[in-house]
Amino acid sequence: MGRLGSGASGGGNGATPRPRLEDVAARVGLSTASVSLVLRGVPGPSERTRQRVLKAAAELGYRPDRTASALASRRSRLLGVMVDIHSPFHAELVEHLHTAAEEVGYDLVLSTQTRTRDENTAVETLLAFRCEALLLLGPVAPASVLADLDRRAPVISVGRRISGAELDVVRTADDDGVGQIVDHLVGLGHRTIAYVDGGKGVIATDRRRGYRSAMRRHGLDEQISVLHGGITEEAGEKAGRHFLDDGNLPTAVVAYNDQSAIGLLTAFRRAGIDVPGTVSVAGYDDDTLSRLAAFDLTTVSQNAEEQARQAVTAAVERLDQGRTAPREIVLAPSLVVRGTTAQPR
Amino acid sequence: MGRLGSGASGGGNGATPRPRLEDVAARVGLSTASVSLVLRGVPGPSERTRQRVLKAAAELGYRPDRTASALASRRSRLLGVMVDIHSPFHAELVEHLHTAAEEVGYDLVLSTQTRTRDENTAVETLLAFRCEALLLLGPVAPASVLADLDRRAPVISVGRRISGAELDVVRTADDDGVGQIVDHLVGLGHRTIAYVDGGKGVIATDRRRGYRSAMRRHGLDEQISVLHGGITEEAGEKAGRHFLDDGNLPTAVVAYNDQSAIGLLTAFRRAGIDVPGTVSVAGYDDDTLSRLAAFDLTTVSQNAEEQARQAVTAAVERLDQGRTAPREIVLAPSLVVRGTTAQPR
DNA sequence: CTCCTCGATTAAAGCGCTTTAAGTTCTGGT
DNA sequence: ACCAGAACTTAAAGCGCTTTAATCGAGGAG
Repeated sequence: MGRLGSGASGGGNGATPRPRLEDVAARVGLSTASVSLVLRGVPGPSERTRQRVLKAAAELGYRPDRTASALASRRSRLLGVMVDIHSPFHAELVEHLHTAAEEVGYDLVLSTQTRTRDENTAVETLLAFRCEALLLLGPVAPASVLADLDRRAPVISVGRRISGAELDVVRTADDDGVGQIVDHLVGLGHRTIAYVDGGKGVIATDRRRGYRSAMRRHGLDEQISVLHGGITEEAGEKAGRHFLDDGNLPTAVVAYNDQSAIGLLTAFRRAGIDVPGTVSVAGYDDDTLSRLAAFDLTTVSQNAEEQARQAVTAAVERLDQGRTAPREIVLAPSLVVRGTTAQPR
Repeated sequence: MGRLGSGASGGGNGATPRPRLEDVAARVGLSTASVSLVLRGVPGPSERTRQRVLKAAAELGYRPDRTASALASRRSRLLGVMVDIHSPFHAELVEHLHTAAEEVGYDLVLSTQTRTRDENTAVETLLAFRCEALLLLGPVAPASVLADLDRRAPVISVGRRISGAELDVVRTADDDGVGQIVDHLVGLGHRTIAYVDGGKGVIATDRRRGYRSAMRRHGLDEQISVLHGGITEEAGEKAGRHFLDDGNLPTAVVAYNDQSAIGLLTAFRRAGIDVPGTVSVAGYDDDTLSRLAAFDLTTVSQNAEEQARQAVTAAVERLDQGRTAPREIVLAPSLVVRGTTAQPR
């Protein structure tokens, strides 16, 4: 019956315990079962009952307790999202994931992966919350680990290709994206187009391949030039200095990502080289950085909104529609032309 | 007794239901009570029991169900954090909040506030998860709303001063921070130091005040000059153009935040004005942006780590140590001198 | 009138855990 | 041998909700 006074709950002062289903049931003289039905919008209760319950709930300021209902229904209606909280692109994805999830009646639990918190803990946290599916943004764990995980809960890898995918993948076609940049540059009249690499990850491999095949497609096999680089601004800067030391600057440079491209820009500007007058520069990701007026970088957008939407859809298909076969959804990235690319010379 | 086959849980294929406390209890021939005791590290069980339980739990891959234990113990041990997922500074705070919370046995639930998701929904989400306290990073809601909220669960406002604070506040002294910048510039020999304002928020007011009083402190009352500005790069750029049109450039400009400062830099560089040769520029926040080699901006750091630690401590004091009187913790920000400030001329 | 049907409502059995009061068993002292 | 008390262990009652099977009336048909 009655409940104890306070407890750890409540704020500054004499906290009133939060109202329970039972309290609103008592207020309208119905059973908790009926109230539950009404509050969840399940058909059954009469219109009159419905109105009275809604009124009472509002008056009491009743808020359902997610933990209790998750326990009882064996459904948490929670999607776990692992994000790198420092990534602007992930931030954008999360924003769209929120709205997409809401539309299908799910809520998000975010678990961040940082320098001090690895993917594994992040994922275990999500599972402890009983998330029904895991949306991993740019996971780095080996495919086999992800496959194991998928046995515990459906896993959707967002933004990273998984080779012999045993699980769902939503990503953009990185090779195509770089191809679009090359096309754009060739269209402007460039022929000596160099590429600053991004290392040995799956994504880096795809982008490099995209560069190579696009060059070949344009009959520029001879001009293919891949420089060692990395994913950071420093890496780009270093690559930029390398070009300068070498003396023979290409007319255009494509970088693995925006950060690297910005490093390039910095190096070039510092050396008094005009961009895009003397050399055109392009990045990848359409990072918030690239939009800054100081950079105004030509880049490729990964279309966060569509990826988010597809990821949620994939999760729902597995959760509510019984899909079991893995699916790979590859979206087309889109070129964003800004001020760092122009006709050569 | 036995449980049903699958359900919505489980990944790709024939999902095994996750083991429960009862399963590990059965495996070692003990009661769930004992197992619970062991797993939570509560003193009581014998060493032998302890070992056997731990072994069995490991073998079964048992993971406690947070929702169930929260329900039973009436304690979720969850701190709700409202963040603006697009803010690099919040990202840093979250990173440190994670480690600080972990040390005291709490876990974090993040709820993001975005263009499409307001503070209110973010907070309601946190409450629905039964978070025991709310850490609001830079809340914008009026003080009265926050005070009401504090009645539902202890609220800690991080980074924003609340006037007649009825609730806990952890922040840095913004006026002092700007004061440090002015001191630094005056120390370099500057006298005409202008300030580009950040609008009408509480923080903007504090920083502007910090500028004014620091100038007075140095006997530079006559030189005080506050330009209309804003919190974005564009606002800074606009302010920069304003200086240029006016013709009489100060030898140093202090901006409300890094974004605005970067706008200034862009405007100046575009006009061929050397920074810091002709004019020194300083920002505020020690944003990731300011660290880019392309900007290398002198700024003020808000010391995310210490703020995070204090915020968690404040929450724990209210939750576990019964503190009820509000507390305001004001930390000193620290100057970060980089390459955009130098001696005048 | 009685028997059914059908819509509205509810009693009751959990969900997976915590917690407290109540046992047990096992000392060691006398 | 007996008993107090320490040291463990556990039965059982929930936590706040969902869900299923059952109950209860009110008509309508026969």
